[in-house]
Amino acid sequence: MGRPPCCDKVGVKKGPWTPEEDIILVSYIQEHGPGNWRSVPTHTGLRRCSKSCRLRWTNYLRPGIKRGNFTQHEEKMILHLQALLGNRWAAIASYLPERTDNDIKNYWNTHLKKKLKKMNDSCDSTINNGLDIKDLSSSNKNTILHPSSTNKGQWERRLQTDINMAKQALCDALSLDKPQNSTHFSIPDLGYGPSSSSSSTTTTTSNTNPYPSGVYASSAENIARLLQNFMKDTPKSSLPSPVAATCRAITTADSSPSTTEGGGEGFDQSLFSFNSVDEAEDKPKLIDHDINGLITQGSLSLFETWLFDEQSHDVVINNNMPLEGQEGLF
DNA sequence: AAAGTTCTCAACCGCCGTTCA
DNA sequence: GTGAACGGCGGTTGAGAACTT
Repeated sequence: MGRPPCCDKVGVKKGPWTPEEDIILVSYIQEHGPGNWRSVPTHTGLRRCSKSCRLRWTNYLRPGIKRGNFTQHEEKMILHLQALLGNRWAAIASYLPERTDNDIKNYWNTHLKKKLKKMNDSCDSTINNGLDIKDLSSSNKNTILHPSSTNKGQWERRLQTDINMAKQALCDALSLDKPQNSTHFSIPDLGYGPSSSSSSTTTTTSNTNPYPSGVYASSAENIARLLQNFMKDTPKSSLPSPVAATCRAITTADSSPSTTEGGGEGFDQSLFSFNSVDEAEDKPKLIDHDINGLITQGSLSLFETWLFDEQSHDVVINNNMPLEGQEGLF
């Protein structure tokens, strides 16, 4: 026999999440950590399926998510990674840990696709930054997924060429941004928080939290704002005690003046800090965890090493860089 | 100002590989 | 070993916002 169903399909609520539901979910995850999604609806009383809870958390409530406009650097990263990896949004998102795969996918579909089309229309076979993204993307798919369509030698040579081109293009994209200090991710002014306009960079290296503090706070502030609105209309006595406690803690912390860059240092980060085990569990793959770690340490070093140093590929591949099927080609 | 059109993005759907009873 | 549920992913949808006429 299989396992019991995670949730009853009958009576499962659909559609947009309410602030109340968000609070319940956040407070549950604060207490238990992300993961074990099948138990979330039963333990919280949320009439949502586990999948919906996980999605809401990973795409919206999770700390460290950056919302708002994509920077030029991010755009370039997406363009080049899409050319390199295809529509593997989760893999692409692992290089942009502050963005969700859904966000990247949406941005691609609504902005970048059009941009590319425009570019291709205006200049049919133009090379962009030394890389014809459209051709590369399709040729990558064809060559990787359908090697039998051509003889092995040709396929390998073409794949090698494609990979080299993609690496070069990605290398160019990253190096173009070097003067802007590409190793730090910027936070756009989303209008949140008292000093949102000054929270443009994060420089945490000593913070044990895997997310840069500014970004982290930015997300937490969103939740706090949501909580404040919720608390105005909801009698505290009607809330389950852990939820009420969370609301009190968050709203209190949020109302305190921010004293440092990032606008979030006044916030009690422990409210959303989970132990490393939980965090690792929340990361679907080892690569996500590793890249997060690398990037939030203030460096893309391993990734860049891979780009700049041909000899290092073995190390990177052994660290699960998402380049399945390309091992041994360098 | 109103109607029509386009854009955005949160959420859903269905598929697939993995896990578990 | 088997089969059903889980977790994760990419594609798609649709409601609301923004823009244009």
